[in-house]
Amino acid sequence: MKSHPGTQEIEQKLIAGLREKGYKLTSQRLEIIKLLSHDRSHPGAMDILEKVRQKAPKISMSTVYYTLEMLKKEGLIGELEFYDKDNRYDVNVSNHINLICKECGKIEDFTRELPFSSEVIEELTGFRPVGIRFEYYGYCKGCRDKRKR
Amino acid sequence: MKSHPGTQEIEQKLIAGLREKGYKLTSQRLEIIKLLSHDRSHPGAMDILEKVRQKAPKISMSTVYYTLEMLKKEGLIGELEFYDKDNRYDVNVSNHINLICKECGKIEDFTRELPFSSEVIEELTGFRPVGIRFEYYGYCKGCRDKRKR
DNA sequence: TTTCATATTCGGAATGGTTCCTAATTGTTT
DNA sequence: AAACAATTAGGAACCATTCCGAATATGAAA
Repeated sequence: MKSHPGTQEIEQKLIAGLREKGYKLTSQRLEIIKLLSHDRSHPGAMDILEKVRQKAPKISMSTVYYTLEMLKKEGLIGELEFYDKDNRYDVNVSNHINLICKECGKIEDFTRELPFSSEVIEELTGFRPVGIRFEYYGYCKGCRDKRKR
Repeated sequence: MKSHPGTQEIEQKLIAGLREKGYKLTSQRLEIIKLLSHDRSHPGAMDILEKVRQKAPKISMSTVYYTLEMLKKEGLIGELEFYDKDNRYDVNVSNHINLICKECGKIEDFTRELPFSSEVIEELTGFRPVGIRFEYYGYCKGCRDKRKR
């Protein structure tokens, strides 16, 4: 597992954000937050359930979804939605581009200045953006290397 | 319904592309192609079914999906996939940005030069893109005007 | 500490767009 | 006209997510 900078900070940010809004910090929520802060592979709900069960064996899928929904609603995590595979969750809530491998499903962040600001879009089209979704679909280095062998 | 340029050309392109690959041009397929060429609102499968049934009353949902899958596979149409609403289809297969209204569901095309070419992405990350999905979510002019009233 | 109100959790049923399956039909070739 | 393959129709199956009702745990107040 690649280690990311600021794992600890993100964990604290999520906990603080949750308390700030008056939510209770239950053991289930704490484990989910710890996992999300630490595991930056954009896990799905089932991934999260399985990994959190190693710490909290009795947690249910309903709770995972309920908690993710809450964190999402409060803007503390982002959700990437797919119709043909399970949704994926990410503590990186900044506007960024996702690189999605069509072979292994891995999602990498590609953080760069984005081309068209909301203001520019609205000026040109009359459409007022409030959120974005920028993705490249393709093949990650790992999968391409495997194929070459 | 806004009229788009090249409706006729697109219709011919789809028909030709289909024949080229050895597919049969059945009455069902012709009606679906005519609808997609003419109706550039990014209709979903159910929209297409209902509208095409005005011309071909006995067409089934299976046929609609089968035909869309074929056109998609041959690169003649694009598909926008959503987990929480029905997928949408588009004869505009160029790389472009979609502006998606969160209120009425309307999808507008915003065709501009995109920021990062596949080559640049690969150079910077090792990830090789083969497709993109760029979307802004927000509120279209129509819906914002309605609200103001 | 005990009580209380309610937020949270849990298990399972329901949902719904899409996919899958099978049989009937159509079109094409010999 | 017969044989073959592609296409179509209808409906069942799929499955991640949402929804529901009942049980439980939490933090605040007494």
